[in-house]
Amino acid sequence: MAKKVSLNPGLKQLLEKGDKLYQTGLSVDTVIFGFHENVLKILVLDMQHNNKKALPGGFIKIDEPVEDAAYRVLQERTGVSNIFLQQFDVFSNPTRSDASVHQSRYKEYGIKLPKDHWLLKRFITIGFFALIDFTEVKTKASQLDAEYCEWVDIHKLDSMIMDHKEIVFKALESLRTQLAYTPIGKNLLPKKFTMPELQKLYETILDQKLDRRNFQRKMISFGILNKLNETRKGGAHKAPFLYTFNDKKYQKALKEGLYGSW
Amino acid sequence: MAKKVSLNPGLKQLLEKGDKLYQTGLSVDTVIFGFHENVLKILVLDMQHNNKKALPGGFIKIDEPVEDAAYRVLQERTGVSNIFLQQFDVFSNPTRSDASVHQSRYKEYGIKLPKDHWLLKRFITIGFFALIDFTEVKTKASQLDAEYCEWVDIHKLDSMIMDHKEIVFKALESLRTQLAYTPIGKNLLPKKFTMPELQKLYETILDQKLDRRNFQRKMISFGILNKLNETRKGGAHKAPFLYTFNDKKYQKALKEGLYGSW
DNA sequence: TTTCATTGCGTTAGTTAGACACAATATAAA
DNA sequence: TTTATATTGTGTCTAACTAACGCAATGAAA
Repeated sequence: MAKKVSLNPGLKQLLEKGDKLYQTGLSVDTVIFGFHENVLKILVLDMQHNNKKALPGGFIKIDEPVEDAAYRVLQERTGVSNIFLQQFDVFSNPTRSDASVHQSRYKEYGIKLPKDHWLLKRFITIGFFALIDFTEVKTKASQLDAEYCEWVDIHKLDSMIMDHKEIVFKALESLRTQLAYTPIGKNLLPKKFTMPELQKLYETILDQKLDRRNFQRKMISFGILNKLNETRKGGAHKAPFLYTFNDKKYQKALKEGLYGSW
Repeated sequence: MAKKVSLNPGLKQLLEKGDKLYQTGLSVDTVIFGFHENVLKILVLDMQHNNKKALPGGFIKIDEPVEDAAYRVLQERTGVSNIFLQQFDVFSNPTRSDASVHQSRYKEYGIKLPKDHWLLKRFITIGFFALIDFTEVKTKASQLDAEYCEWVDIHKLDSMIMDHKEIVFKALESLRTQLAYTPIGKNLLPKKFTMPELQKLYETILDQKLDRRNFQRKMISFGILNKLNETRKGGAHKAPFLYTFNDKKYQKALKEGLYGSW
């Protein structure tokens, strides 16, 4: 039934010595947000062995800060550095772990993990969300598991393993309540972007329509945008102007909080 | 030098079997906010053996959700149930642990922990903050360590162990940015309170003076307060009216966020 | 050349924020 | 008992802002 694929050295080491190399019972999972074609997406692992999706995650080295572990995961999956990353919650339901996820994964290598294997113990996972410029990401197969990540519309998610769907929606909720303090524009959009794009991003995260003209006025009043002398042609209609962020002012404004009544 | 105090059974078990009973390398620390005499305070442990303060913290049982562990700590230290509790960050600097804290603590029992003792390993701690009605708390000595908690003005904190001071200020920052979504009034004030008290609470957390009259108008416009037909006499001046929260409306308003430009 | 959805810029009415005035009141001081 | 004082309750006014909408310009498609 299960064809035996050879186990790569990294995976082998993980299975055999993982409990010596990593903090036991602890993991990180990352909800990586991207924005493309006016849709909010997240980067998920497409698990070939059970046809389900999983959040990119990993373990924490014995002497590593948790943030670094999350960062490693991000780098490995996206190839991008300098990513906005934020811890938002901890998921620790004692029954959240699911041995079958691991077992079915290693079955294709002809391996059955013993019942007391460290991977099958209870895991508490620390949730991070990341904001990343979609256009900079080159997804590639992981060196470890040869699995690919793909972007999925956050509203078209289904069949995720364990509690990963809950983690995603907690991340989104967290992003929403911290919107005034989070550089979503800077990190989710390409360097140059149009006002309609920025607006759509806010609308998507807030799940709420905003008035085009009032939005523009408000954004400009924050004093964080540079209007360029270029337009984005190619769309089917009037070409909108391009903008960039004035990084210094943006950072400063975020400290105080970009409040607003939306 | 160190007088030998007898080790109570709970502590003995913790030392000897802690690594079997609890998740290893993981702890929770709680920043318990209270508000009294117009000052924002936190509840800290007064460590007799080194004259420093520590956040109330604890370990996570093998099969326990992390929130439950934090809740246990709260209950033990305050005797109050039904406390607002929120995870806000994770502290995982590999060098944050400090063996001397434990060693000096057990020295008074005449115990020296071996170098590879589980308590001396690296710990990652999950930070929670709690909001509690000062008037309901009866601090008492812990059954385990016989140490007392005490309320300390958050602006007069010093000499805390390890990174606990950093944890406190991260908690405060977190509280601030989530103010619009956090029931600070309901949880930090007694059932009946005056408008000046509520205002002072916001001023303290925001570290900012607010106009008395505008604050009142705004609070009332949220529609979350019930004005009572009583006043708080005893103060040296005109007696202010008492209010209670309209719980239903408050909860609803918090979901949307009590936004404001302060 | 015309059509049309979209963008840029503008207007207006209603609301809110921010600053301040003044009377009422509970205790302390005289 | 009277007066003083700090504080609270209520109200006013202006500037600023929000929400809703108008209209001309534009760029691709028909």
